[in-house]
Amino acid sequence: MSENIKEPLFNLLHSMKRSLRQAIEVDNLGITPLHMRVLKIISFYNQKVTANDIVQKTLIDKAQLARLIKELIGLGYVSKLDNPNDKRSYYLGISGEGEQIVKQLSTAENRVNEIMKSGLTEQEIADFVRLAKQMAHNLNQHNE
Amino acid sequence: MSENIKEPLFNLLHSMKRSLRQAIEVDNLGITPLHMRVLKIISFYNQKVTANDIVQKTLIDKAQLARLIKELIGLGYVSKLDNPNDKRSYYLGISGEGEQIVKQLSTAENRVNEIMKSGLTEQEIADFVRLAKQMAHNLNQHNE
DNA sequence: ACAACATAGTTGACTTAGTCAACCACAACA
DNA sequence: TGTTGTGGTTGACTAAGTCAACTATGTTGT
Repeated sequence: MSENIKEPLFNLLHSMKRSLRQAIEVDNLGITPLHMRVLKIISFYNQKVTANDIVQKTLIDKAQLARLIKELIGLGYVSKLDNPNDKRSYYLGISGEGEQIVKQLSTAENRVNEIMKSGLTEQEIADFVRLAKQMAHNLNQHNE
Repeated sequence: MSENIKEPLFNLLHSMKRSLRQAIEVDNLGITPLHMRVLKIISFYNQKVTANDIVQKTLIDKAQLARLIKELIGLGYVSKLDNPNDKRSYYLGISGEGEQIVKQLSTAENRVNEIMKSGLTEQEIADFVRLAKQMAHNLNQHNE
């Protein structure tokens, strides 16, 4: 019988989310792990990423993302910039305050990352990530 | 810089949950993936598992689990049996109908499982699962 | 040029998942 | 026997995810 991958994966994600939430929450201002996830992407592709790009990357529902972005704008971490190529769309930029949050919370996230990786080799981590990507790809392929 | 494990893992779980939901939902009667997860455990340890055992295994919050079980009982898939050793507690048993659901939905889950694993070797799967368990363990250790 | 269709983003309404605190009944034990 | 601990339940809540309908703009084919 084929090994069941789901259960350990559910467990891992559960633990990871909890640790992340704790790590983030300490400092805390109205930011959830999901906000952080989006904020990091915006920070990385500063002013060169649209809401739809983020939907493609993350598979977050576009409705949900619209609200997340609205909240991040409300908090002053993110702003919209006109997209001259498409008036329906806009680029997302991060503010100085937003950058600060990302920096601050990235160190918290990295602590969690390190804890998670303890006892594993770099090669194992790399393989793990590769397999995770492959499996996600398999599932997504199959879903259209 | 250390590789970020979170993003591919979030993606994978997201895709997996969506596929699972689709697979389960086709047949469908008031069952969510989480119900299924619990139901499978009860089926496996039939009449030898308590609510608290499941909490230990899955890290599902005990409040949430109490409600899940209540729902499964309401659907007639699960029943409580007195625990002679501890009157606060009870063993969980699965009904014939419950078994049927588990069988039926297991085949759907296995389809998802196979899609996810396509292109990977058994060895890779085994390693992946081992690493996932190790990482969850690392995080949980650290959290008390 | 313009109708038909597609896409980016928004809003509403909803379900599922996860969390925390308070509580009850019973257990364990000093 | 009283204090403290544990299994389970309920209330009240937040976070995450989903689906459908809609607006405004873009794209394509004729």
